Amino acid sequence: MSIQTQSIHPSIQPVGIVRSYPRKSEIVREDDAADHVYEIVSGTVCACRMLREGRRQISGFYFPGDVFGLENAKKYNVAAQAITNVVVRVIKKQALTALASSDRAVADQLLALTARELTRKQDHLLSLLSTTAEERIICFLIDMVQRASPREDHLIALPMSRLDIADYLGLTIETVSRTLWDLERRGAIKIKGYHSIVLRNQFVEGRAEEMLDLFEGIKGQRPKTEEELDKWLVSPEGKAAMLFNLTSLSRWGERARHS
Amino acid sequence: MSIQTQSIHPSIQPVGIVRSYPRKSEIVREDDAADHVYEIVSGTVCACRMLREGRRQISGFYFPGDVFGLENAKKYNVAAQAITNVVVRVIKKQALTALASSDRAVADQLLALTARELTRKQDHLLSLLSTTAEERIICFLIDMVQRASPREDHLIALPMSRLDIADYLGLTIETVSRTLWDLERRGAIKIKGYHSIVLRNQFVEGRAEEMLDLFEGIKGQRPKTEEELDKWLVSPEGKAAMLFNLTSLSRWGERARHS
DNA sequence: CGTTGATTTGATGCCATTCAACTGTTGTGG
DNA sequence: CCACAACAGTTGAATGGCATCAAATCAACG
Repeated sequence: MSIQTQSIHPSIQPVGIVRSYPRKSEIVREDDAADHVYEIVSGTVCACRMLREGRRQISGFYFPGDVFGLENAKKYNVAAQAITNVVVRVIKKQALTALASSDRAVADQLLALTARELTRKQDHLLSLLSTTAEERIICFLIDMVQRASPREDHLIALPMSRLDIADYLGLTIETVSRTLWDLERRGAIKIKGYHSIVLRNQFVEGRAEEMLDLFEGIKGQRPKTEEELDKWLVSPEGKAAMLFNLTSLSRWGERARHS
Repeated sequence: MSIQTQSIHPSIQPVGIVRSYPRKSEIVREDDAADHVYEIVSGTVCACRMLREGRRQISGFYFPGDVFGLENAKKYNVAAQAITNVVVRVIKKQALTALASSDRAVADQLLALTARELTRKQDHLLSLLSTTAEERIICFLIDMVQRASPREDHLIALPMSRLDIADYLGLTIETVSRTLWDLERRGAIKIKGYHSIVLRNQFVEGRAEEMLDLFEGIKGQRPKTEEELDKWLVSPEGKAAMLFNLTSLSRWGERARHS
């Protein structure tokens, strides 16, 4: 639940060139030679693949501090689009690997970044294995909460559109819209306007020990150790509980009534 | 379409300990400390997570030469189960990183393995973004064809059960069964027995230039360069074409009639 | 203030799941 | 080698959830 802002090692920074891209522009194309990596300085980027009939698949979102283009391939097999106006630091792979072979700290950092990206992909993958739309959206929201910069107003803004979310989760915009509305109806989130959905994040503040108390006697599940709590929190039910912030347990499990 | 058998660097091998696990045994548990990586010597392993109500999610299959446990975390967030009897080389992460910091070749190898795993996860992820069961299964089969060891009998054996496939694709065994049968009916594959599904892989032999000719005039799509062909082959339609090996184009696109 | 694009809402159909019964395969012991 | 049990896979009918198509509503921008 900690905010990871593991940016690129300072000694790398001079190697890169800072560039700006306007909203909706293409940063890399699918068939570009994969000889650069990109660190997000500000804004939001998505990695995506275009299919026929206008279908699009989004394989990941990238926020400030994230790095994309680390995968091992001659050509990118995905494109990168700017969701908002973005500033990125472009770094030649060649320069990076050269630096890594002389500086051990850089090599460690590079491996750590790649491994972190691997963990992210794994999480996304597991959320896509859920058969229900609600589970996928809950996973997505929790992920966004954990990665977003903390704000004092207990709100978290999502920069991406419903279409982006749909393409990221393998759903349609209509299903995303309906599911979000249902979550709002049940008190888990609040939707404010189109372009920046917001949701409560009081539970980000809550430390593990406090949460243990709150979980007392829920549905017969009652994690007693912090370890058990961790395990519970990564499960679909646990994530749902996080999202609902334990405030409306009575209505928990209640399904949409479609009228 | 090449068979990647990028095993661990020879200089690492003395560090590891070789171990055997019987079929269906657990190699690592979800809450184990993530301080080892595992190289498959022989057999098949899956990384999975168990959910309540007996639900299971499989995040990846690992074949000889593959390495798992590379993700960056204190604890594994997935378990590893032996699909068949397996032999693995167990390597302490600590020893590996120590070796990597002194030997540049090892460091490169470690990064390459992690980046390859990242690419794999990306591919799996993209196949899960397909809404239809058939597309997911076609992606899965193509992936298996590309990773399987080449055999002279033009057949490829899949060691995993229908349940494994279902848990890997986020489907049910019934849907997997029905879709596979439908693919067989349409001439794409042949199912032989339970424990080892087999399918034709003549097209593995075909080089790109030959395939270009075969693609002439299909559905108005006619890739002219090798680059275009590559792009076509990674799309759902292209993978379907690969699977059908262009032998039954007349029946291509035909759907199951459910009776 | 009208236009454009994004989102929501509604009605319908299809496909995957579910539950259930059945069939085929594998493995074991007589 | 056969009989049997235990398991793995297939097949069928009914349900439900998501996609699809269509229309209405809302926000942003000039």
